[in-house]
Amino acid sequence: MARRSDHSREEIHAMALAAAERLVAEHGLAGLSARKLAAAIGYTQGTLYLVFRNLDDLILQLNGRTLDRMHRILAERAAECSSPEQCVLALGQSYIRFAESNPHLWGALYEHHPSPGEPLPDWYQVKVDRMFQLVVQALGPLAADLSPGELDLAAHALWSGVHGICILAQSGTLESQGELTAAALNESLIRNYLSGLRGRGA
Amino acid sequence: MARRSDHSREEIHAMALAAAERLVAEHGLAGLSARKLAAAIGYTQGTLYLVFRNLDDLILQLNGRTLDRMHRILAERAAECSSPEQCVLALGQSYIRFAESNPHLWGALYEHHPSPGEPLPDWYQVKVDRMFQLVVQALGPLAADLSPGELDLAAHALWSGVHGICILAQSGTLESQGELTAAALNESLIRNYLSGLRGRGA
DNA sequence: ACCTGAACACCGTTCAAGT
DNA sequence: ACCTGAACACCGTTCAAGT
Repeated sequence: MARRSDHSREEIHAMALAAAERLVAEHGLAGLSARKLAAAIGYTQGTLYLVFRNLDDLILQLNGRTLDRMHRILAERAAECSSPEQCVLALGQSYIRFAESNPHLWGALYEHHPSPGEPLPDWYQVKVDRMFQLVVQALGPLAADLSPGELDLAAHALWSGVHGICILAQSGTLESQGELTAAALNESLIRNYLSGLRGRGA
Repeated sequence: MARRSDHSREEIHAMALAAAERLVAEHGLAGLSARKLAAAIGYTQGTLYLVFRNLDDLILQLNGRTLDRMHRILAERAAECSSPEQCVLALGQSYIRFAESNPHLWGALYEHHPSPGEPLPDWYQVKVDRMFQLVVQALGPLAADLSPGELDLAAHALWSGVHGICILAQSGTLESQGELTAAALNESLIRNYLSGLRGRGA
């Protein structure tokens, strides 16, 4: 058993998040418990409560890390494209690829419902908004044709659509339905939506 | 305490599902436990295991009921419309309205992940497919222009999009963003997607 | 035959007690 | 000062024992 100042508070914090990431990546949120996590870093459950407010707090910080990783990957991808359509397609495919490669970490993002009705903390909301901003920026070249409100609406409609596709794919409903891959749905959704947006009246 | 054959197996089954529906509707899946549910119908926890395989089985049957109710509501709505666009819009709005009116029962549909990797039972998959078929049928008048595969792709793309919008709305991300209501996102998604679908080349 | 409820192996969280 | 680990109030699930 680790004792005394073998590790600083910051070190324990970092060790716990890293171990939680491993546990969740492998077994999902259901595989995470205070006792198991504490054992994984050589401490007992009580120690976690000196560093995190509770398990919800810990999971929220884990999800914050996941959003950071996703944002980094998607931002790189979005920098390499030309047209709005290519950009949004690339963002969608990257999001789908991330969800498929890290099913449990991605799942934890939306399986974890914090306190009932309580709003998400600001620092977390900032990370979520930052993801949406990638889509808004990708649609930027359409800014001349669209009001800021329309741009925001389009970004939210498209992004929740991509999110829905990931959920459908993860639920296994698509499996064994040859043509209906997440990638194909993503392409259909984005191509047709943007085509409709370009061709709209008014 | 209820004893002997106060109730038949079928009666206990029905009482348990009805009580579970009340508990989940009010407190969410987290508010459901074998002990609480048994107490609500005047039995002890062991009795539930004479009627259900386990809690997962019970929740799956509860979700089956919810899908039945949703299907009935959406099917009625879909019968009253004319064009594919009007039909899909009506289905989307009805789905959103159901999710907003029954947040916890709707949430239980996708919060409940059964055994890891195990497929959903056939009788449940049938209920899910039936929902998708409503969208396919609504898109029916486009059948002349689309191959069966394209029709299926469009139905899945649209329906996962609507589902994603509901999730975004329920997560509270949209709140206090005046213009960005679930209804507005639904309309934008469907109108533009179908417009793109009609105007496509090839 | 039907149902109970103690028992087992787990939870999250707290906090007096030890080093 | 830092960390432990027993304690409390919960879980899901089983099954010998009672009526």
